[in-house]
Amino acid sequence: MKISRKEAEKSFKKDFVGKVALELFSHSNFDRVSMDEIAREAEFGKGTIYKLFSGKEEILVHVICQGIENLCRDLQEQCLGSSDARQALESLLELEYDFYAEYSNLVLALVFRQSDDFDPDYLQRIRERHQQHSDLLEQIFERARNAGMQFGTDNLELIRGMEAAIKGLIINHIEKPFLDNSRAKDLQLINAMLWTGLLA
Amino acid sequence: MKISRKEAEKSFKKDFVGKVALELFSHSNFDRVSMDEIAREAEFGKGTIYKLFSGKEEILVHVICQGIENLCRDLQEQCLGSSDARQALESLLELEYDFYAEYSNLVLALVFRQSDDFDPDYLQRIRERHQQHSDLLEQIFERARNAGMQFGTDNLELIRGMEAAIKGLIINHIEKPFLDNSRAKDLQLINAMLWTGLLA
Amino acid sequence: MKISRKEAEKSFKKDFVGKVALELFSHSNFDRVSMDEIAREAEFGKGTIYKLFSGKEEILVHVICQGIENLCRDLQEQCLGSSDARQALESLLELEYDFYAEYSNLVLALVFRQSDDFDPDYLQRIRERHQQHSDLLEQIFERARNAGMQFGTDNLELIRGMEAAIKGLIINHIEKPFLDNSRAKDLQLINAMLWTGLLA
Amino acid sequence: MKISRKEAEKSFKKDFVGKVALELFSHSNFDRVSMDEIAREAEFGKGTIYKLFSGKEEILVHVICQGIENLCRDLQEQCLGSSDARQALESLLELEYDFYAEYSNLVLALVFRQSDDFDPDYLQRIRERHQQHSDLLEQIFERARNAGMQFGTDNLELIRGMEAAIKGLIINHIEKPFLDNSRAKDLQLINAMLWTGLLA
DNA sequence: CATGAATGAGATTTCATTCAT
DNA sequence: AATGAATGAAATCTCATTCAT
Repeated sequence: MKISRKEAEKSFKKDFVGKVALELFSHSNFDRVSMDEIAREAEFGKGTIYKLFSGKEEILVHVICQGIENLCRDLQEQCLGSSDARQALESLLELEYDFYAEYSNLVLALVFRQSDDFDPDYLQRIRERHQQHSDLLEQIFERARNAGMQFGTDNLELIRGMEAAIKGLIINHIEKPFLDNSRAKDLQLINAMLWTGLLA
Repeated sequence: MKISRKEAEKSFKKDFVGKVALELFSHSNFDRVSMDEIAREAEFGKGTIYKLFSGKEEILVHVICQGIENLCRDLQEQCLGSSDARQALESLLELEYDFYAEYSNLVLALVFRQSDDFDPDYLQRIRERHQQHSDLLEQIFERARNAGMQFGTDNLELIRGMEAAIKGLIINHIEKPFLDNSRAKDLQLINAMLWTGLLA
Repeated sequence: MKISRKEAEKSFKKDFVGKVALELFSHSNFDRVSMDEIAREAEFGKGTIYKLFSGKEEILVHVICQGIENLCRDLQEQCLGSSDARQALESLLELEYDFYAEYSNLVLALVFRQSDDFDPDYLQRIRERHQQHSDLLEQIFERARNAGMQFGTDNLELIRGMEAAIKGLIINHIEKPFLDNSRAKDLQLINAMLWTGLLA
Repeated sequence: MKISRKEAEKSFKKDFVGKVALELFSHSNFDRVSMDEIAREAEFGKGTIYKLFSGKEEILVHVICQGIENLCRDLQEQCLGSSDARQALESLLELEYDFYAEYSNLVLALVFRQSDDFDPDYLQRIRERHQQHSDLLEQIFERARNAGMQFGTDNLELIRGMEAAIKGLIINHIEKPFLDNSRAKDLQLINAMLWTGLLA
């Protein structure tokens, strides 16, 4: 499938605007970032943004989808590709943590929309990426089991728990900004929750 | 310090409005609940709400503060009062979980404001309650240690981890509503994270 | 059915805004009149207009419905009530003409919306008034027949033709404003079309 | 006056775009047809449209002028050329009816602009065609008189009435689309208005 | 010469907040 | 003291027009 220069340029611009939006969303709530602001920051006119995206919600969806895709690509490379199961899980954790650290506001914004009347097409796009991500995590855990590791919890629950721990820690950083050692301490906490229990 | 009837009445009304607001916030995002809605549901005129609170944000602060106070009271009664340390921690968990389940939207709304220009007086009020809550949790863990339990993590980190696990799981329920056994499964996950590790 | 003072006041305001809007629409195309303009002219804030009407379209519907209702009331009083059949038809003509003279722009605006996705509730309200008006005209013509007049055309076609002649003449006045004797000349033309034919 | 190839090509393109625009305007309100749509449908870039026309309004003016010119040409051929006066009037009617059926939306759009600040040059161009058309109709009626027909109304009024009847009926079809026999029934009604009166 | 990406004015609509009654 | 009518700033989105390529 060849992509014309025009298509490529549009795609580049979408990604550029997406990056700008991601940057803005990272520092403020999704609802507080206006299209005017995004346009100004991206150095485009407001109309141009609407040529690229059908509306503010589509920006959200686009950016999140891109984010999950990147995450999945990294998971595949660094975790599924790894021969050391323990090391793979370590990487998995870091990748997930860094993803949520960057996308926390977007993820939360999405969470709030889902209940409302959200364009079913957008929902579909998100769900697909979500499924893809979920499947990948399962594979990684399955591989770890095959490598001899023994987990008492079933995969889906395990994933749910792990993601919850990550999200929960990340949320704190929305109000209390990251310090030098925040990431290390958080990862340590999550590792404790995974391997030994916090109270061990 | 005697409280006049006037003051008492005002206080009663504030709490009443607060309860109504909490109910509304529980089912929808903070930003999506309008003052109109709160006033209508509380059977007050909108003007009256503004007599009681200086604005929408103060409602948020008031309700959260009340919530934390109630939580603290319950923690004191059920955990600090308990002689069985293990049972105390069990109760602690449930109380915290139920608190976040009810206040998730408010907590998130608060999280988003903090970065913005948030009235320093409000910030102060929140921080005080927060501190009070933190201190209480520390005491409870301290007592458990005194009762012979041994935890590898220091108290503050431990608290941070536990709260993160709870918040993380609760957030999922904003988009996927609670089912019959959701609470039980969540508590089980958190217990695993606390005592044995998810991957044990 | 008693109407509270509040209801009455709201109704009064709606009618007032409606009158202002009618005035504005009379001098310009519906699409060219902005809500800002209506609000300014009615000496209300924009928000107040939205308290009274759900949107610009509802203003259109409200004003037209009121107009048809007034027209029907007048038709009933002056035509159905009259004992002189010929005189009744004369009055009918004048009432219809004056109605379209005042409401031409609104009628046209409505015409353009119908094809698009028009709120079905609005459509219903309009249709009801339209039917009421149609029925009334039929009654009037039926009475004229009973009074001995003989028309070669069936009632519905007759009404269609008469209304067409009126609308057609009125439209000209959107671009060429009314002069002193415009109305008289138009009525004379219509009468010719009704009784003798223009080319007689 | 020789026309260069360049000029001829430009003229051809203008007419082509005009035809496309007419087609679009026939099915929708003038304001609802966007320049994007016209450009896309004409398979020109938007910039090219602006090379050909100074703006959207000029397209309107151009198309209407062309339409009136075509109408005049047909009137000249089929009515002024005819030896049968009665037949000439019959043709006149059909030509006018078909013209308004096709151009109704454009005519209405024009009607709405006139009151606003409309480029005086455009106004002039329209007026000229209008005059030309008027003169032609007068000639046709004059010929009919010369052929022995007797009309009680003076020519200008007569024309005004006839056009009004046609426009009025056409407008109804903007909301209620044409059916198989609509045209025949409309022409019958107009004939009645011309020759015998609706109520005869 | 042809293009369509970029623009930004302007439209509708929402809602926290104020204030006259 | 209580009210809710009134407000207007700010948000999203559309589209005629311009202009660099």
